[in-house]
Amino acid sequence: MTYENRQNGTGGNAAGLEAKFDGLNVSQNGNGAKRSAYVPPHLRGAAPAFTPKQNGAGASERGPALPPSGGPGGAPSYGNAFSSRGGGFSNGGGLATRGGGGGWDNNYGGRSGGGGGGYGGSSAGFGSWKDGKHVYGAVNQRIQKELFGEVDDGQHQSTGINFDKYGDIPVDVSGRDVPEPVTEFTSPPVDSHLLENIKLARYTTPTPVQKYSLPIVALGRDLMGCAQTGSGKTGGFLFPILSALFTHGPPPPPEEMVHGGFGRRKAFPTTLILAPTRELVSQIHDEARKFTYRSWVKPAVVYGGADIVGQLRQIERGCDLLTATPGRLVDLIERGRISLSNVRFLVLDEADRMLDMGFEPQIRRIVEQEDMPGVMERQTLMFSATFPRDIQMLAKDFLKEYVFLSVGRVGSTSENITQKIEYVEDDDKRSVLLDVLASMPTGGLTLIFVETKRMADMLSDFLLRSNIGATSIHGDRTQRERERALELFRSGKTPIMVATAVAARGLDIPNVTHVINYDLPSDIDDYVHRIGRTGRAGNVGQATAFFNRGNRNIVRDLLDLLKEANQDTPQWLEAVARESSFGGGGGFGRGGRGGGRGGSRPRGGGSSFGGRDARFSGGGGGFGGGGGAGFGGAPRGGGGAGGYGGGYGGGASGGSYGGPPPTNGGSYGGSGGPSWW
DNA sequence: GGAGAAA
Repeated sequence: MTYENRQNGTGGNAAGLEAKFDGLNVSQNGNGAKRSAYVPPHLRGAAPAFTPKQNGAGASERGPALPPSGGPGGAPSYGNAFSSRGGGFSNGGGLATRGGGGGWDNNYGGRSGGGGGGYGGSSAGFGSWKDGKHVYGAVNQRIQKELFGEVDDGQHQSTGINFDKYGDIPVDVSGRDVPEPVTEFTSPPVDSHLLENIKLARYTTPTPVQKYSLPIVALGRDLMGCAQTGSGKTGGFLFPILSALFTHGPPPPPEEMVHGGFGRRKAFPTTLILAPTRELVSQIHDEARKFTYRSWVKPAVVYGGADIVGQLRQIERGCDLLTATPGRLVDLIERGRISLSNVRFLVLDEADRMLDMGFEPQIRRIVEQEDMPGVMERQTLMFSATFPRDIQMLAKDFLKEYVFLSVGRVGSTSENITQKIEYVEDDDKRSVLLDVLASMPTGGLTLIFVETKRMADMLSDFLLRSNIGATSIHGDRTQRERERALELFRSGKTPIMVATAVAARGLDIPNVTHVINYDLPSDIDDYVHRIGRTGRAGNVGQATAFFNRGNRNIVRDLLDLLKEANQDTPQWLEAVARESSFGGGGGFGRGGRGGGRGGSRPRGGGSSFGGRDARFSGGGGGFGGGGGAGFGGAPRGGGGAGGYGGGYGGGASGGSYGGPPPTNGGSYGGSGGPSWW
């Protein structure tokens, strides 16, 4: 099967974004007042559905429909006690032909998609799982256009991933019985309906991370992946997960879901994706919407700073694949509106940040203290562009024996991004910034990173006073302001954005040609993430950093990084490094956690991509002083090879995975595939 | 000490 000869990243729905970020919508409550209400991005674009009339329909929808999406309404027997469920309305334009006749089928998990669907009663292109089969929803041109943009509008070519270069990308994979990568999107192993959505999104060839993750996840394995934004990382976890869900249907419902009683409106997602910022969560959800189109899997998203009532309504309509920030998720769990007991796939995006000091307790709570199935009963996937080894050690708590995958972006960072370090005293930064901005060719977007929210405000004010169109994004701005800023920037209306670390990770903004580290971060990994906002595949990027003595803590790591990436290293920087190494060793990473990391940790031996598998990459000085103490005595297997206990017992059900066994699949665990279908 | 994430 050949697709269009082009690969498109997330640019595909630019038009949709445009509309979405208008921000203000007429009140969606339909209860009279035309006051404008905040509408989070994922709920926008559906505005036309919100005429009062349809809102009424929506209400009646909930009447007979019972809790959507596998809600607790299930009868003890899965007969078709609720065959009326789901079929209740049909204003979805041509959707009347299906969506009806919901009800549970003999197979656990049978469910109708009809009751959920989109806003205001439109079935919004969802399908259902019925009688053990995947019933696709009808084509919905409006939704399709919103999700995938106009076909062949010629707008999105340049922002896509340059798949001609895939062959050049270094890939490092380790672990026991790693399956062979796939080479193209074909069914099998990719579910045929997913294939259609992939085609609609104009993805032609799997990126390296996708080539590997597809068979790895299909085999039931856990995965730790190092991959940059722009490497197809989101597809790297969405594709194999959705492929499995589409093919096998919903997993057997947990006890509470079946017998939980009627009045409760609790969602039981099968897939949970966690990410550290609201914007990133929103971005992932946008992708999830594309690839779940017309399927039984209903994506939902929750994050703070936005109206929780709307989010509650949304998850009531269906919540199979949930993307969330930790805080809001915990809130919803506490309110009894979300249960994790049905989770089969857990994804931590930007995993090193999620397991960093600030987030780790929340993650641990969500994964270990709530009702999520244990590590052996779920599949856990972690991704990040950087994966320091102390975090890898910590991550093992959440993974069963995993495959480690490290992939560069298309065209390695070193080729694409020109990094320049300038010595600038704090007092001179503003004027130097103006010089730098003036010297850059126009047309691209410039992202300026600062360390504090206050500085972000001050600097963007300064730029505006200097008649330079700039906006800013940081955590003290309202969610609406943040989204507005991002859209102004993304669309090029404001080609300069001043940002704190909130924008450092994961955001996929095409056409960022220049990243300026006005303030350098104290952690080299943050630097890597920041400059990763530019130089997307095929495009060159420029990264400029202002360095002064206040940044001595990062100098050693910075020099190592520059050398690895074949960048010029200024003499004065070497001098600063020598000078500060006198003082008793380079900076330290995060302290606190046992051992921390050594001052200059090895960065993957000459290659500039990702990281190395801490299970195999031997000592190398990375584990700071404490040696064994670093692991707190937990039997997690030390730096040496093969430390893990080996006892992975997945896949007891054997043949449940319909696809062909990957080449060496049989050797793994005695069978392929997860055991829970 | 800062940033992020729930009010």
